[in-house]
Amino acid sequence: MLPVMSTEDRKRREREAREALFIERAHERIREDGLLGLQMSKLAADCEYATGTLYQHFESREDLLAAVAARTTRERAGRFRAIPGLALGTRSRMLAIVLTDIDFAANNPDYYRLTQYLVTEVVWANVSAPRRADLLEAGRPISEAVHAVVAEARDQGDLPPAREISEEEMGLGPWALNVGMQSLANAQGLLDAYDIHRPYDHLIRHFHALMTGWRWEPRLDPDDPSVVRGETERVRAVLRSAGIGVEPPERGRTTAE
Amino acid sequence: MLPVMSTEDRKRREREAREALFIERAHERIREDGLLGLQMSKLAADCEYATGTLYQHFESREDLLAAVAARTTRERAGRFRAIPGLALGTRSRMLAIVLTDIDFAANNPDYYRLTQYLVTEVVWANVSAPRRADLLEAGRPISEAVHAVVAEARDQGDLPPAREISEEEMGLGPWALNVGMQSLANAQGLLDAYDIHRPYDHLIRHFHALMTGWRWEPRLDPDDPSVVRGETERVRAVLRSAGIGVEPPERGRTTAE
DNA sequence: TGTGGGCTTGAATCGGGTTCAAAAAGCGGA
DNA sequence: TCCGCTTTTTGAACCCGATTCAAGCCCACA
Repeated sequence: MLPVMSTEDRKRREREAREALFIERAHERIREDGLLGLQMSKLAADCEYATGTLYQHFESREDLLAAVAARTTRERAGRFRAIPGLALGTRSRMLAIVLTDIDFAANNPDYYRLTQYLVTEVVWANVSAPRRADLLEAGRPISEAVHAVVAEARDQGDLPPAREISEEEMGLGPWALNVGMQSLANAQGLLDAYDIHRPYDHLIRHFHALMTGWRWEPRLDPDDPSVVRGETERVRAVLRSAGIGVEPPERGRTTAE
Repeated sequence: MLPVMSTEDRKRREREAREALFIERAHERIREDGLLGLQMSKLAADCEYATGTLYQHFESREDLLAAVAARTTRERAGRFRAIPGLALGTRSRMLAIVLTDIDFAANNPDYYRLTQYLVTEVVWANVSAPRRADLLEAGRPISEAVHAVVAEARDQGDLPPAREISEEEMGLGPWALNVGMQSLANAQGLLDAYDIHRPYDHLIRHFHALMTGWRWEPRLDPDDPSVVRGETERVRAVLRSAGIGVEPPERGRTTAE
């Protein structure tokens, strides 16, 4: 309606579209050829722009990587939004959060590697401040889901009232357990060296031990395989029917377009 | 005694000494200027050798980094050797393992960053096979200590007999928890964004929850701050008197010389 | 249709890891 | 001690890819 502004407006839209294109293509490249396969000039050429144009959007290669990670983090975080509302006990919903993350990581190995690489001090240092903030922001829905579930568990008496520990700090346990297990599982040859297999099964069992240790009801024996397996299946079924779950080992597509 | 061999022998010794020199200086460089501060040609010049000579020892920069990590890992792993023999209950000895690791990481932040960077797929791919094996091997005493403590706990009835979980798999829980918390604690600005502070205190509490969840006696309420603090202090005191401990928050020196 | 400022371009620059031909050093035998 | 031969060392040159920036282009506005 305002012709004066519209041109400037269109420019911004075009600029955003171009940025999205760069991010999308960069992600493809990484998926196909790995992190090393991503080269700034090649990427620019792929998108039919000059190298310099790419640098209009991203201060550095690392900055671009952070943008890719933020995009995928937003997608990942979205999956957690519906979890607090699921028809499950609070403890099972907490498990649902863990399972959702496991499944996402399993289906997006490149995303996992990317974030691991990004938070490396050397790399992180080259990410611009707005990009960092953006990436942190993108993960917020996850912590909100955790917060909601923990708070409700306390309200309902499933979890003893806090003495000194906030909701976030409570969620920190499973979070660290998850992150750590991902790290170990992905370090080539590490767990093999100790003859440990199926790390995610162990993650689930240790998760139950952790929750039981905090007296989150209904307590469940982490060393009773059939109970653990049954609970996992039950929660996975609910996730699937809510459209959050993942078809078992079929590689879920990610292309947003 | 065999003059024929002695020359060859001396050569090997000299070569090893030179390698040690490279590793030592590389570590200094990293400590002082960070990972980026380590440049192959500068390092060689520092040691008064040509760049090419450095490449006689290390296939690549990454290979050198792995060697540095292996050296420090050996030092770190050494600290765990005496833990199974401490005059403490099995559960407290398990805590001793966790505390020892926390303290080591706190005193060697560069070591933590280095390993985090190393296991990154991109980097790990450029580490030679023998070097990888060496690094894995260097950590073995740690898993041996864990194995010993878990096995004894089962023998003594502190921990219920295993149904389906090996000693290593039991240790995997605290291990992953540790690794994960280190990651989170070191990701610049991450925990701050969620208003979480003193991550290592939380690590200790979640560790207790985890152990209690596995019914490792004596069970201990992770949300009773004074009990947790007391236990931590008690175990730290034993560690200190065994010469393993670390003077509280005074930055312990690491320079081996 | 003219023009000025902002955008795009891509060749040049830069930085560091890695290589390798030449030089030096070490070796055993004469 | 000297001599060929082998092994090791040397460091300048090479390579690769991220980043820069001077030159030219384009478009809005007059």
